Amino acid sequence: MAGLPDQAEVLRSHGLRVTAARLAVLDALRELPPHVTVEHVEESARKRLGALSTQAVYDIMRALHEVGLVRRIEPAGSAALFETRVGDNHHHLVCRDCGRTVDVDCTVGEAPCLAPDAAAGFEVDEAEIIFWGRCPDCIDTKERNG
Amino acid sequence: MAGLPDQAEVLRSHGLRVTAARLAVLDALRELPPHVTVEHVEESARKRLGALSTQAVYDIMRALHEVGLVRRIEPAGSAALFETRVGDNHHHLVCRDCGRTVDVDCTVGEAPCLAPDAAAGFEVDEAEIIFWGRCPDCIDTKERNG
DNA sequence: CCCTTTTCTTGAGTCATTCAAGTTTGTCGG
DNA sequence: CCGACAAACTTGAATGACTCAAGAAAAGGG
Repeated sequence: MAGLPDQAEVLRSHGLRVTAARLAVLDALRELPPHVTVEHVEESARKRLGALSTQAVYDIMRALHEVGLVRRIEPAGSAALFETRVGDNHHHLVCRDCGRTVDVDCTVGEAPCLAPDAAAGFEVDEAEIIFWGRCPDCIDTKERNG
Repeated sequence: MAGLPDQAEVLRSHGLRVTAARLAVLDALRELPPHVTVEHVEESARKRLGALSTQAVYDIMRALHEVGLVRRIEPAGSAALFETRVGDNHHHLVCRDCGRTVDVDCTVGEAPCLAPDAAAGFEVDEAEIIFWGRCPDCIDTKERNG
């Protein structure tokens, strides 16, 4: 556990109460892959805790999202995904076949991503970019099986 | 009706059978705003036809999408939206408050949109960009009511 | 240590969408 | 023009992700 930030302090410093459920969720997020569904988090956190309701996980993920501790993406056709990499404007690459999701750094720097030419009077605060395609594994599989 | 393409021919040329339901949906899409839900389409097409099942609309929208006659987007937290503007790589600007959706042309030309630097071996075929923010109306409302 | 507020549990409810079975309707070959 | 066959439509049930609501438990300031 050395070198890792104190999870309780992380919660407190973001104005959140420290609860067993939240600590378990933070632990889960630290060990799970970078993009996880509520279901993944629930399963992992429940193991640590013994018992934990689905609703609590939804509440916790929302709380963490509201204070900026997690980012939420919702690729078409799948459940919401959460990730702990926040604060940069990285984007995502999603496999159409298996749903595998990987991070990609912003291709074109920062400014263009947040500044559509004609913003129609909108105040833009985020540019969400999802690259759709096929992952190496699914390309292979398709080539072999037709 | 002069000057408009023959909808039956549009269907045929895309390998789709010509049915009353499909013609009604195409008519609806021609008159409705540029971004519509299944529900919008259903309501409008049913008026033209007298009766039409929800399921049929889902089937038709899928068929139109598969042959490239409509594009489908799915902004986080809302039902799928369909639009008839296809074939260019334009993007979208969505209001966080009211959901209002407008088209934006690709900011950075074509290439960067489809070419993330590190594609991790993926074959990318689409870059989906959603700009999130607040529309002018919602900004006004907020300023007035706090 | 008590009180207030927040958080968690349980269970029901919603919404968009899909699945499945059976009927109707296009389309094409004769 | 007619029938066969496939595709499309209707109806109704099912699913999955998520939210709502009411009450019980627990956090943390006073």
